[in-house]
Amino acid sequence: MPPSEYPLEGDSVPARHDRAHMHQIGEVAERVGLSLRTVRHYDEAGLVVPSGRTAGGFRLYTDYDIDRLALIKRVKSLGFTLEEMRELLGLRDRLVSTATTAPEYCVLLDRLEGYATAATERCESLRKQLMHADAFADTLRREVERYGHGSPGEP
Amino acid sequence: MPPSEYPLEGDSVPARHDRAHMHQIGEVAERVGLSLRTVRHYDEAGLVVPSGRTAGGFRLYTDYDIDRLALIKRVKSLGFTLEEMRELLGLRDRLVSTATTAPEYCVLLDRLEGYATAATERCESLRKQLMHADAFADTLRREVERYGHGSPGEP
DNA sequence: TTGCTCCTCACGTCACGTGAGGTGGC
DNA sequence: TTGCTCCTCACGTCACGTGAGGTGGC
Repeated sequence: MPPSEYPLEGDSVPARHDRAHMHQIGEVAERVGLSLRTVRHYDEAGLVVPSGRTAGGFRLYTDYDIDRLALIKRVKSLGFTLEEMRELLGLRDRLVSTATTAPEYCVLLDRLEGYATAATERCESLRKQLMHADAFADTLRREVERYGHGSPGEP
Repeated sequence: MPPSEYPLEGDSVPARHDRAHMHQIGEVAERVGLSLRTVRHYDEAGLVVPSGRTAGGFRLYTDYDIDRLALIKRVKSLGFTLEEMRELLGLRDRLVSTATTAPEYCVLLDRLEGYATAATERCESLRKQLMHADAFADTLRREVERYGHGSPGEP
């Protein structure tokens, strides 16, 4: 099937972003496991702006967009703000871009290193939190066990 | 030193809660590692209400209060709402109380079991999140390494 | 009396949730 | 034409942050 069989939606859908390979927000949200509101919010925040829109205004996401949303969902627990995530993803895009000049590259790399360090620290913090959470969950289960026998009205 | 040397603050400080063994919010926040605002917010939310107040209105926390705040801080990552944490801590208090009747006891135990299950599930969820976060942090460090050599302007 | 600590409003923020009312598209 | 999906306001919520202006207490 040649691409000519799939009419493009004018300027709103860039070349190579064939409508047949783009997805509406409902399907995207379902696949990634985020709410419709969250996906729209990430658009409003400039974090993941859909690569296209239909003539009627429906958001259209590419597989690349979906991968971004999935990545964000996976690392959300690191606690970066949406603004920080936006910068981080932007940095990585521009570092692989051939249009980046050498002095700019050094600045980008420096900022990326900052995020790498922060991410590592937050992982350690999360690990401690998880240890405490595990201990607490264990305590609760033991309490249920203990109180389950010998309740005040039981024989 | 007999207790009579430490005058009580009228009704605002219960018996056995000697002023000498109570702590102002600044010391409490510092020791537990929460902001002043957060400790006040937990008071407003009825989550940890200070056991006393000075005549001038200063909050006074017992060691028991501090332990509660510390517990809450440790398990905050489980993502329970303040209202849920309030109920959970209340349940545990009433289960050890001798004033609890048998039918009430069963209801409390049932709700505690619900929290134990929820806590366990959230731990598993947190564990998955941490695995993804670790992988992402690792990816970032590798990217810094890779891009650090062979930047466009380097020899 | 001087600091330092604490107090209560009260508005701001961040990441969404939740309708209300309306339209797109197979 | 009928549904189902999507749209944009716009206000609500949760857990605090952040001053403003005032007072307590050693």
